[in-house]
Amino acid sequence: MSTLIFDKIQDLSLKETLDCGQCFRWKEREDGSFFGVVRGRAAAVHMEGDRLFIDGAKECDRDLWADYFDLSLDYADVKEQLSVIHPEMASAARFAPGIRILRQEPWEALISFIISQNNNIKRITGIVDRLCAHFGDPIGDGVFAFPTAEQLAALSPEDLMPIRAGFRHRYIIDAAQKTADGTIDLEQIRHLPYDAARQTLMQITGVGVKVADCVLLYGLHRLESFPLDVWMKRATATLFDGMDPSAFGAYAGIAQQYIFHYARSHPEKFIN
DNA sequence: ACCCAGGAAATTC
DNA sequence: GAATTTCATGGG
Repeated sequence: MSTLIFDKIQDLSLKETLDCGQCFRWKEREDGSFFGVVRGRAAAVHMEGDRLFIDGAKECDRDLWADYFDLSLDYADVKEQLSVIHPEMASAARFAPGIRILRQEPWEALISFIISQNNNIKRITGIVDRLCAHFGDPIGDGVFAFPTAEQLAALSPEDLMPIRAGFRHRYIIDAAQKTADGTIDLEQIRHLPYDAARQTLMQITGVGVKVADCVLLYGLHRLESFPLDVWMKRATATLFDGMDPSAFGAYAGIAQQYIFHYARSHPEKFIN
């Protein structure tokens, strides 16, 4: 297996991007690299200066990895645009300037954020790990792909007991069945107007406004999405009192990720 | 023992 | 219809 290299990479920190609560399948290793699985392909990633290394990836997947890390978007420009909107937004971006919004697989984002509800990131990661290990295809060296909708649709909520996701088991199975039988077509949702896309996702039991917004942002790269979880509600109340989230415009989702990570990293600022 | 976690469904008022 | 309660699980 070979190593893919991308040169002249700006505005990317792997730690900030892979450990800021937008994805749940990357593990930091002793040497500072990250190991993960994307679209059934395992790889270890690290940076040396402005060069990004994807170890274990094939040359034919170069576009796939460039797409995953959203390398075609100029984040310096995005940060400039967002920072003039509000000074606290500028501070949040300076705190973690290497955050990017990954282009995750929509189906994986859907299940991951169904699991995320009323949960914490550490436990979400554990549940996703067990979901893959129990029901995903083995892809070598004890590593597993994310299970497909068809694979999960064949199961019942009781079959998910080993992943210990509690009341979310039936939500996962409902999402799998509706995706597998075509009731929900994530690639079709990608092209719908925002509110229609959100309403369509909310046909799944266990998908409300916030989970739908996360699927749209992290799985379908709708950068105008602005998921409001408990942290973002605290942060917007404290930092942007009375401000309409839509003021962040077309890149509101990127603003949201800077602010979310900033708030979670400074909890003392947001506890009343 | 209690409270909370990247919420949403079910129930009650 | 709007406000409240319940839903599993694990860590602080």
